[in-house]
Order: sequence, then C-alpha cells, then structure tokens
Amino acid sequence: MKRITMKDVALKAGVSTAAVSYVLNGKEGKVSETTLLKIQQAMAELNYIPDYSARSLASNRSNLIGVVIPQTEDQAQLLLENPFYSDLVCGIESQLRLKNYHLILSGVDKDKGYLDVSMQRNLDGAIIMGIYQEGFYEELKKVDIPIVLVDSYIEDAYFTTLGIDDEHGGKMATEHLLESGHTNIALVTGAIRKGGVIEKRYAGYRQALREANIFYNPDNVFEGSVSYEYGVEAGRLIAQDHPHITAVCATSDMVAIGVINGLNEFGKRVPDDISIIGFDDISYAKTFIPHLTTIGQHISSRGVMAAQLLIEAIEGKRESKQSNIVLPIELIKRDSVKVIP
Amino acid sequence: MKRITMKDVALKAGVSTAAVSYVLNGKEGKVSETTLLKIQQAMAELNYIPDYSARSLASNRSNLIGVVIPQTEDQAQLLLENPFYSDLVCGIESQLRLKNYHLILSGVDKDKGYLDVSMQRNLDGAIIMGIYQEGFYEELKKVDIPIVLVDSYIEDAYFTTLGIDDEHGGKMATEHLLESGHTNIALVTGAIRKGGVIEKRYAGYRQALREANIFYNPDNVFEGSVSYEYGVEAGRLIAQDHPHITAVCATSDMVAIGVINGLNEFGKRVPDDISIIGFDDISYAKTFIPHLTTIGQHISSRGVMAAQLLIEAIEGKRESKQSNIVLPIELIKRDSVKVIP
DNA sequence: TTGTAGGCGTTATCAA
DNA sequence: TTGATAACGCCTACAA
Repeated sequence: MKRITMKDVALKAGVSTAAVSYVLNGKEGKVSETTLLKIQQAMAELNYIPDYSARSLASNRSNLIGVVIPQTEDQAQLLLENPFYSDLVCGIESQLRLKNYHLILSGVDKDKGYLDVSMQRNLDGAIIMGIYQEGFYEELKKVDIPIVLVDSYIEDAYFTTLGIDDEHGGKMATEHLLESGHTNIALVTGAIRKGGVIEKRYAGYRQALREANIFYNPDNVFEGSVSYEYGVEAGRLIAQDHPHITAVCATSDMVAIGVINGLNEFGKRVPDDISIIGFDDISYAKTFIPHLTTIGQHISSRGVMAAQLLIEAIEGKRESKQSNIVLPIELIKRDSVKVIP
Repeated sequence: MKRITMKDVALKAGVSTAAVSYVLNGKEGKVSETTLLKIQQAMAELNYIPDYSARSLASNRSNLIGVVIPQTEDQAQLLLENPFYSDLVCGIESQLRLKNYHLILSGVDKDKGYLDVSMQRNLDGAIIMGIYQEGFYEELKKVDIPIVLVDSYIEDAYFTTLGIDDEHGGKMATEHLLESGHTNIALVTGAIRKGGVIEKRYAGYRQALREANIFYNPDNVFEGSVSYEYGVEAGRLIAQDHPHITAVCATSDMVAIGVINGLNEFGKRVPDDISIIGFDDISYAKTFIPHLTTIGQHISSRGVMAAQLLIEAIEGKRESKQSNIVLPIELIKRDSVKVIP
C-alpha cells in the first residue's frame, strides 16, 4: 500500500504542505475556513495517515509512552502474570489510547537501563512500576522527560510518584486481625527492601502490634519473595511448625493465596483454622474461595491516573511537574478472616 | 541531554557518516578493520544511541511490533485481566526484547481498525489475538506486513496462524468427564461465534457425546460470554435448576472458576457434588482451590513462538510467509473432577 | 492567510 | 574501502 503523504494531500487540495501541517496540528487560526475544509476533504478522500516517525524526527514528539514492568526473578519474563500489573496496564492503556498515545511495554534487563529505549524511541514520557537500583533513576533523569513512578518511595523531587499509604494499609490489615480477636499474627512478605512498598507495609504491621501492646515476635515474620510460590512455602512452615499462629497478614494477595494453598496441604482450613488477610485486591481476590479479605486499592483506576498525570506533565498542563500523589485504600471484608471470641 | 548523532560519531572517528551507518547495520566487509575499531570506540566514548525514528523514516523498518488484545465488552479496557492474554504477552515480550524489537500494546476500538496504528508507526509486523469482524482482516492485508493470528480460524492464506486443536481439546475434556463416569455433562461457554475457538471446543464437546452414544441435550449448554461473571451466573442456574447435571465442561478456566463460585453460593461443592473441567491452564488454575483440572496449552511459550514466527517472517528467514501452526495440548488432571462409580 | 525552504537523524545510491 | 549527497515525511521559522 503506497504511502499517502502530506504532499499528496496538499496537491489534491491545491495548497502547500505547510497548510496541511497546520490543520494536522490543530493550529486553528492559521488557516482560513475554506482551506481548512478543502484540506480535510482531501485527507478524507485520500485516507491520509500521518507518519509518526517523520513527525517525531521533526518535532521531537513521538506520542509514545514507555511502560516498565518488573520481571520475574530469573529475569526471563514480565511479572504480568501477577494480575496486579496487568490490571494496572489495562488502566494505563485505556487512558493513553483515549488521548492518542501509544504504549511501549517492556521489562528492563538487569544491569541494563532504560535510557536506550527512551532515547531510541524518543519517548514523550514513561511510567515505571516497582523499584530498581539507584543508578537506574539517575540515568532516567538524564533523558529529561516526564516520569511517573508507581509504587516507589524514591525520594527525589524530579519524579512524580503515585502510590498508596502502604504503612497505613499494613496497619489496617493487622488491626482488622487484632479486632477479630487474633493476637498471634504472622506476617508473610516479600523481601523487605529499602524504598519499597513492602518495607512500609511491614512497618504498619509492627506499629499495629505495638499500639495493641503485643510483643513483636521476629519468628512470626516470614520473608521471601512476592510470589505465589513463596506463599505456599510459608504456608507449609506455618502449618507444620507454628501451631500457635491463628492469623496471617500477607503483603500481597498472590502471597496470601499461596499461603492458603500451603496450609491446605496440611489440612489447615481458611478461615476455620487460620485467618488470612491479603493486600492489593487483585481481581482474583474476589474469585478465590474463600473470597479474600484484603486491603483494596483501585488498581485499574490507578493506571488511568498514572497515565493522566503523565500526559498532563507532557502537555504542560501542570504547573509543577512534580508531585506525590497518595491514593486512598480501604479494608475489604470478605470471607478469609474468622472472628474468634 | 543533547542528542549524539551519527555526525558526532563520524567527526570523532574521523570518518564519514556513511561509514558509521555501515557498522551500525553490521555490514561487515564494507569497512576496514581499522575504521571499524575507530568507529566503535567513538560510539562507546560518546555513548551514542541511534534514533529509531530517523532510521524508520529512511529505511522503512521500525523494529516495532504491534500486539493487539481483545477488549472487555464495554470496550473500555483490555482483556488483560484475563490471565490468558497476559501470559501470552509475557512470552511475546521476552522474545521480542531478546531480538531487539519493541512492542506496542493496544486494543482496537470498535468500528476502528488497526490500519492507522500500523501505518502511523511503520510497524514491522503484528500479532493479533482473538477474532474480529471480516473487514478488520481485509484492511490489515493492505498494510502488507507479516501478521501472526493467535487463536483465529480465519481461513486466509495471507496470515500465519498459531493455534491449538480446539476441537480436539473440547473432545478430550468431555471424554475425561465421560471416563470419570459422568453422563450428564453441561457445557458452559462464551458466545459460540463462527471462526472462533469456542465454536471448535463446542464441536469437540458434541462429538465426544456422540461417540459415547449420549443424547445431546441443548438445555445442558449454557452460552454467555467468556468471563468469570458469566460463569457465576451459569453456576447458579445449574445449582438451582439442574440437579441432574453431575459435571461441567467449561470452555475457559476463568469461566470454570466462575461456575465453581456460582455453585458454591448454593452449597454445591466441587468436586464432591459436581465435577468441573476448564480450558487453557492459566497460571491461576493451579493456585485455585480446588486445583483445576483443565486442558493445558503452554500459553507463555505460545507467545514466544508467535514472536519467533513473526520475526522470521520479517527478516525473511522463512521461505513461505504463511503457515498454520497447531500446538499440542494436554489433559492436566488436578482436583476438580471426581470419579463416580 | 499562505507558501518556500531548511532541517530533524538515518539510510542508500553512486562515484571516487 | 570510503565519502558526498539525495531521499524519507514532517515541522516551522521566515518570507511573501
């Protein structure tokens, strides 16, 4: 299919390519009503489709947004299998499409940065999920495009961050267990890394215990990775060696589901034998049996919001590029927590 | 950050931009050993990053692959929340990144085609999942780039298709239920549309019954949408009005999980009261309780394969552009089917 | 209000 | 083996 260019349109409409470019870029007022119509008609008849490569080259705007997702530990694949990220991507994509941007989805190879991609593609902006090494962010800043960090506690005024109050969430979850009569509460969690959401949720857990005057027992903390598999492992351990534990606070729903499976292997039932609360409210949470009690964040609308923030920054609608947005969370009571008298 | 161009590299190395372009494109033999070294060194020192927009403009190759995913029925969001698609995307992305391609992820607006995106971005190829209206494909052909169709029975020699034997899968699933002693087997399915995978699975279901000399009862077929929600609905109906049904064959794991939830609402347990088999083996299937018996296709490796096929076609390594690949499937026995004597 | 022309960073065609 | 130089399709001063 031969490419129709601005020249063709200009020719057909009997105007210059500059005029075509003007209407293409919505520079109203630069052209008269009549030429506008002529051009629009010519575009429609020729079925003109602009070439974004050329546009990007000439204008330094690509209408391309980079979206970076964490990878599995073996660095082989995206963590999209964690519905948390796919939900987020759904939200982002819908918003970007609405605003006429396209989305380049990728992971980042270990020891490789994101500078390459952003320069190669002339990205207009990027949404980064998860946390990376220090150097990653420094490099990112050099590119000088708006960036939204999702779930990162990086303290750097350069970035816009979009998160939730993870510490409060961890506290809410633990308190719900406490209020339900549990006092021997385990925490099953991914690696507690500095600057990550897990660290905060862990802090919330400890604070809730403290405020309830409950002794913090390090043996009750199971720290591994944010994955189903680790959850299973922890569940097994709890079932076998920790008969005193009556409730588990998991720092992610996937982990919670793993724990339930691990417990199940040893005949422990949720919530009858052990109660559990998750975190995130991924779409599985309400389809799993028992329906998971969890801390809900509106994942998909977070994606929408991330995209909106980014676009605003790109199009210069926000005064200050930088801001730190904290979205509300809520306790969602379902069936995985039992009240004990 | 000021952009380093080929010119800068050429200047530093004391050669022409043409020479730089040669080494960039691995045209070995076009340059002498010494200039090669000089250029490579200059690139490294300057930290040169090529501009793909310019390259795309000049060469008509973008190293960009379009990936299209079906949308939710309200056309608002991607169906990425269905882990089937996110698993696929994982596979695709990993392979593309390996081969130095980038991935543009998007849905397609109703009554809009994909011609726009592919022309705008000069896509080198595309992977399309799911089925669309007739016109969609005709339009796609005009763009004249390699295209891999995943899960589509479109009969058109133009496209490479990558699928599984859905009919056989439907049959295997039903037979497993039959062999487990069930004779009154419901089918819960999404819309049975022509050219789609569901139609084939449905055919497999019927054939298995026929071969077992079991009367096909249309009342046992629950046709809705491929979604958790519809599964719940069907599960409720079965629990309430169809006491004779002892097993359910679902045409997708998400539907199966919905059915289980619907049954559960009325106190029917799986597999004790009713057996169920799913389809796809999404990652969720083995984490769900009861672990889902299902028809397994290696989803993520399918993604890898789709990407490989596409790249081969793009880089002209395959003689015939077109082919129809059918991947193997297998019955995965887990805990959701009970043998009745 | 309209048109001309140079430039964006690469590739590719020809000569040298 | 190298190096000018003309595309590629679009944007944008600047001039008319």
